[in-house]
Amino acid sequence: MEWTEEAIAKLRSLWAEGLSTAEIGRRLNISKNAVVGKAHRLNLPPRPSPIRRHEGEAAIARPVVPKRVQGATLPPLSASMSVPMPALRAMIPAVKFSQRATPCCWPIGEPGKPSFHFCNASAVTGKPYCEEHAAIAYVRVRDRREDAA
DNA sequence: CCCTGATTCGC
DNA sequence: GCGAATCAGG
Repeated sequence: MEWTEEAIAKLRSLWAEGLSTAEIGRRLNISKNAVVGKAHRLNLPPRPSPIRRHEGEAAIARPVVPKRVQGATLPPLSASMSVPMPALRAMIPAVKFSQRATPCCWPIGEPGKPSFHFCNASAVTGKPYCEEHAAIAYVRVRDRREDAA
């Protein structure tokens, strides 16, 4: 890419208009890397980017407390699931539970996804799930020693 | 997996 | 100086 004054002027203009680097690249028929690279070299005002490299350094005193159960692996939520997941309950720091009306911790959605959440309906006392989910949580998987294929 | 911007590094 | 590769967050 030959960075003529004109090309640089366009870059500056488009950059100032708030176009994304990729978009500027498209308009100038160059790659977004070329755009961001040049912009960087021109000391153009950086655009909002949450990215920060060098996470290993500086030993930032970040507790990094998991929001909820980030990264927790869950067994398939099939009807054959016979083991409850009380561990999940323990992973919810914000929710304190005395004895009553424990929110059902039946997982809904995929862990890690923003949409992931818990059922949170009133759980059966002594159980981590509400009536509805306890019913399917404690289904005994049929003994398949004999009749399994 | 798509988007984003930033930095690195061989050229 | 350039920008693809790579990184990193949304």
